[in-house]
Amino acid sequence: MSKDIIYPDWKAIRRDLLEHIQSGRWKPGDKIPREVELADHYGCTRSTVGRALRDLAVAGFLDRKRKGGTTVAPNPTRKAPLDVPILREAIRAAGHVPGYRLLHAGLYSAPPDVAKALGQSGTPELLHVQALYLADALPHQIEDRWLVPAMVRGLGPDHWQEQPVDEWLLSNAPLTKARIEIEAIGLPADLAPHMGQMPGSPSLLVTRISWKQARPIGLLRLYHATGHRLKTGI
Amino acid sequence: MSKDIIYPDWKAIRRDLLEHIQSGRWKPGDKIPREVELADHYGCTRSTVGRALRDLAVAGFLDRKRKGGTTVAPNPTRKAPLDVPILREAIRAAGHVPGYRLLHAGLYSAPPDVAKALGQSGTPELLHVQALYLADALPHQIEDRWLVPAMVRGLGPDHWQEQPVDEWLLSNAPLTKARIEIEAIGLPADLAPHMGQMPGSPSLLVTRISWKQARPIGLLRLYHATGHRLKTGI
DNA sequence: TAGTGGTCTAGACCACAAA
DNA sequence: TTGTGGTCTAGACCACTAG
Repeated sequence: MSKDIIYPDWKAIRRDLLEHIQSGRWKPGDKIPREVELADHYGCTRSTVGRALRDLAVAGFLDRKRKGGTTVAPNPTRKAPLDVPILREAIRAAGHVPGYRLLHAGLYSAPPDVAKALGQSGTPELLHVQALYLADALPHQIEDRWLVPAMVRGLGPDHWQEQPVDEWLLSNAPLTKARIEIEAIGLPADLAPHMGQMPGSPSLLVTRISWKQARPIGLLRLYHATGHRLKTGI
Repeated sequence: MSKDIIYPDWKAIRRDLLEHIQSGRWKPGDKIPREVELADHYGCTRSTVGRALRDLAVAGFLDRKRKGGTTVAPNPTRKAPLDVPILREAIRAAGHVPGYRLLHAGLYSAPPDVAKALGQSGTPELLHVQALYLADALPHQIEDRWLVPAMVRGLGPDHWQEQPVDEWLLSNAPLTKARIEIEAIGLPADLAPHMGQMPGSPSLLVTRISWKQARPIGLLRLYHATGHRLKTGI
């Protein structure tokens, strides 16, 4: 542990403990001192070191078990937080002028794969919305949504002409759970022209299925322009 | 708030508060009761409701300001945690038998883009390692790494013949910071044969630049087999 | 069974920002 | 200025689990 100062401050304690881990003085698998010992060392109560330790545990740096004590996580599986933003806001935040163009909307029989993903039997009538998002007037993303009508009551044509469905959903049908998949595909022939690209050009496809409690709301496929990157970090 | 039971339990309080938000009874922007009021309502101390509120705030559901009070977050930008796993472990966890084949290793002059990304001037000599990861004997991922020699002292040929560099790095040169980018590309002609695919087939490319404190460790490019998906959720 | 972390209390003082 | 959240204390009891 650090030799000198007394910190009555859980963030400082957290920093000090993390430094022990990242510098390698405490190695993966090592058992670290008990809460009481650390509290004594830092000159504070158990609650305060506990706060620091808990924080490091949820961040994945430590494993804690009652009676077993606290150990340095053997496999620092770091989690990189991936944003799930509002589409127009994300474009604006990147310093571009956002644009929105509705391509298609209406009630249609869902393809079997969509129906299955949403836990619907047969080929139910779902709300289908396709729209193009622009950044500085250039094609940026294509949104392809299938929504369960019962879950989006109140969503009408006026909600998708000028304003993305996205933004209506946020305040009117907030999701509680979602499954997200990211893959690389060749741009489908029917979408490529809207993107101003050749069919088959590599495109990032993000598929998101969302639920409210246990009830499926809808499926979103988001096709990104070739070259577009998702960025994150830890 | 819920009418009935008294919970002296911060997780139950968290659930109850979250239910208020997700059901829409508390809408984005709404001010919610003060800690003292909630403590009174739930029949516990301020610390306990504080714990629940803090948890919801870090999860992004609430905004808290001194004197300003606590409000429901206007823009629930949810974060989907993306794993940064050990490659062989990820394959094993997916229920496949992992394999590893070294393609190439040695000291080479780094291409300008790599040198620049790592903050190195000119065309420094960097350690270059390429390897193929297999899942059930089928090509799964290609790892393309450039490492700063000074940061990986002790990493020698014996460390990459049979065992992925990946696993050596984890315990010997842990990263403290990383920048991650995900994009869709056409598989380069030199890598496609190793993947058993045609050049240009859509491939998910994950690029990761990692640092230890402020010093760059290396750059990793991870090419995924066509059809391979990254999965996450919230 | 005994030792460890997990939680809670009933106070207190402080830091920040809104009025 | 004053109200709100942020933090800390000095205890206490409980829940889990390793030995």
